[in-house]
Amino acid sequence: MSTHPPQPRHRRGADQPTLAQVAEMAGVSSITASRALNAPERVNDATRQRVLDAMDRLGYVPNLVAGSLASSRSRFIAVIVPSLANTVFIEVIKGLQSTFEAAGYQILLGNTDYDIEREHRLVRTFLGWSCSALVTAGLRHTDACRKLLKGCDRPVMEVMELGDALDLNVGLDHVEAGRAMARHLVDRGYRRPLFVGARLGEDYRAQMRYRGHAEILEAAGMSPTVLELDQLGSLEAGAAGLERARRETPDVDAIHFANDDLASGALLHALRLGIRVPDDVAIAGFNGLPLGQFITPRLTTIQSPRDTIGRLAAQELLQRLEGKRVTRRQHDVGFELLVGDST
Amino acid sequence: MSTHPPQPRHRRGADQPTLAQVAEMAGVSSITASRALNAPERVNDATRQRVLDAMDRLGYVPNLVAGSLASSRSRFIAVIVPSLANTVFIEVIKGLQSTFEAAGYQILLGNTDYDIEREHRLVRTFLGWSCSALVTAGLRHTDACRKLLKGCDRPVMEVMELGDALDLNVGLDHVEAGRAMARHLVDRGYRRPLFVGARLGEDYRAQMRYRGHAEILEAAGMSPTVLELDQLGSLEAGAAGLERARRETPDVDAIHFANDDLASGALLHALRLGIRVPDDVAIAGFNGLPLGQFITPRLTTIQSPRDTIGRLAAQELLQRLEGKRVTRRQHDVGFELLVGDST
DNA sequence: CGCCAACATGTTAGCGCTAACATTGTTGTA
DNA sequence: TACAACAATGTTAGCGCTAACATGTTGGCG
Repeated sequence: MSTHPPQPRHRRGADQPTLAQVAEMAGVSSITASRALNAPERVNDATRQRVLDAMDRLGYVPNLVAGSLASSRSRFIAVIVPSLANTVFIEVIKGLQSTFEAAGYQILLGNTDYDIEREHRLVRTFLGWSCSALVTAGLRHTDACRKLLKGCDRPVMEVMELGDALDLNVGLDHVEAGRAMARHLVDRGYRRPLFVGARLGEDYRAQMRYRGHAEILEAAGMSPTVLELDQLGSLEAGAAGLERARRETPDVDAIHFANDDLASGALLHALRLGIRVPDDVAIAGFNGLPLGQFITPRLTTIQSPRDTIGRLAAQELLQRLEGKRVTRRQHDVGFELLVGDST
Repeated sequence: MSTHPPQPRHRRGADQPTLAQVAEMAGVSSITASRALNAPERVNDATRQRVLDAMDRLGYVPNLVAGSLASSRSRFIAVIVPSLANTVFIEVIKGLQSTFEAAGYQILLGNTDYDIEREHRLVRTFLGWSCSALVTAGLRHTDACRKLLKGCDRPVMEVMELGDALDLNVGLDHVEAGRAMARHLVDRGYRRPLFVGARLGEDYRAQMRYRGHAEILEAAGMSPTVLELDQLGSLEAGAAGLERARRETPDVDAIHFANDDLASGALLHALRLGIRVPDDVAIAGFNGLPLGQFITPRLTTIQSPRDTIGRLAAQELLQRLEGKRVTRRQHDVGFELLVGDST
């Protein structure tokens, strides 16, 4: 434990120019150079111009990591989704991204692959980057993750479905959406509707829609039935679902698919096989994707305002980040029943 | 300029526990605690366990910003794409994301909206975050951006098309893809093919395909024609394109669409109108999206290996990041002509 | 039994920036 | 004229971590 020789040990590898170098060139202190970028109104115009010129001449690129450490603010928004294969999440990301980028925030993207343990790990990592806020798809988390999110002292936004949220919540009521479509089918006079989903274990929001569907059928004195496909949602899976449904329950008169991918696949497949829609069998979906609205007969479905979810979530978060007190923690973006020609 | 009173000014707001606190609780120095996480093999098992326990007890979340500043390494990968509305880029991102996340890197996502000035700004920002590597779609950049990327001393990967790249390059030859499809059409005996694109000004890769298309037609003694739609690529735009093409050039016998969205829209629209495909008019696309392969008649198109681009790009970058010398800077992932029933 | 390698741990300084406070000069106003 | 209020800039310290080097401790071997 003797004293160490005080030979200075430098680490810089003559890398990028630093603020200090810029400041020196401009003949000011580094805090003034810093302010020229981050609080221009606090610096005299002429001085600021000198600093900016020096930055230009040196090819200065601000080290945001250092700035972030010093200020413990990062302008990162963590966005965690269960899948990138699903258009729905992509459109939410798009909405978030466009709003946040315009406000000078960066998106940190995480993909859980429908695994809430993975979500927990991503949350830890993103908190470690001192992100300004977190957006995550869904209300289901591990207990540890929930604790982390609750204690992290940053705005947390849960999107897609509505419910008992940790902090902020933007989404729609999937049970009600299921009810709405089931009501439509019952009203149209279908008596043996079938709900067809893909991987309902993973897609619990589809399960919620089924719950709404079942509720309405029971209230109307019918017995709800569900057919679960083990493939991922796709056009092929929808086609296969149509065939299985008609084979296993030949008297089915309407199929309520868990989403538009399945429903569109079934619809196109029906056309191909000469099955008349809706006369032989009615077909309904969920999401309101472009394909379903383009096909003839037009698909009856429910429009989920995905872009709106992203934009609204971003706006609410920005309000929060700018220090404004938010009164409403929860926003129901609603949905719209698009009655097409397939029912 | 008198000397300042040396009253210490603290800034910490009793926030998160720090490594130092963990270390104290475990009875070690903070560097040992650091090593317990980042270089476990350099710490005695029992000690490491004590440190991990302490972390657990305190709910420690590593401050990655601080770590990154100290080590000037960040485990960020910047990914810059021109649009999130286009499936093609999404699938490339998916490929990148899955590979990088498995290796412990985070994706920083940027969207240029087809604006290379915006790309430049994003590059600056991401460099400021000392990202470990950059991936950008395409070879077109502003001069300043090119300079920045060349001088940043980090692996830079340009994906999608092949050409004179800055550093690493994974993609396919779009001119050759255009040629391949044009050759197919000529071979099939079509004599008045038309190329139809949407916003070719933005989508310069589609322009490259047209260049290949035109080349083959000229070589076969035909005069290439192009029809540009001013809408974005979509099913509707494809349908409109089909109608305009037949109105403006009634003798057209084949339409080479710039992508599958347009081609699928045209194909579905033709079915609806009773236009026989390929007898009345042949339809071809580019990308090999699921919809085109699902429709009857199956769309003739070119399969672009988008997921492969993402994965391969990520693998090559990881090699580089692990210090391995890369011999091949350029990888042609190729493409496959999918001959369907629409030609 | 001394020497050296291999291991385990510690000390110090610094990554590049900004918060907090300090200092100066300038202006408006009682 | 004095003094507050403000505008412009500077000084100091520290954000939380890790690189670089230093030190102590084993154990194997000639």
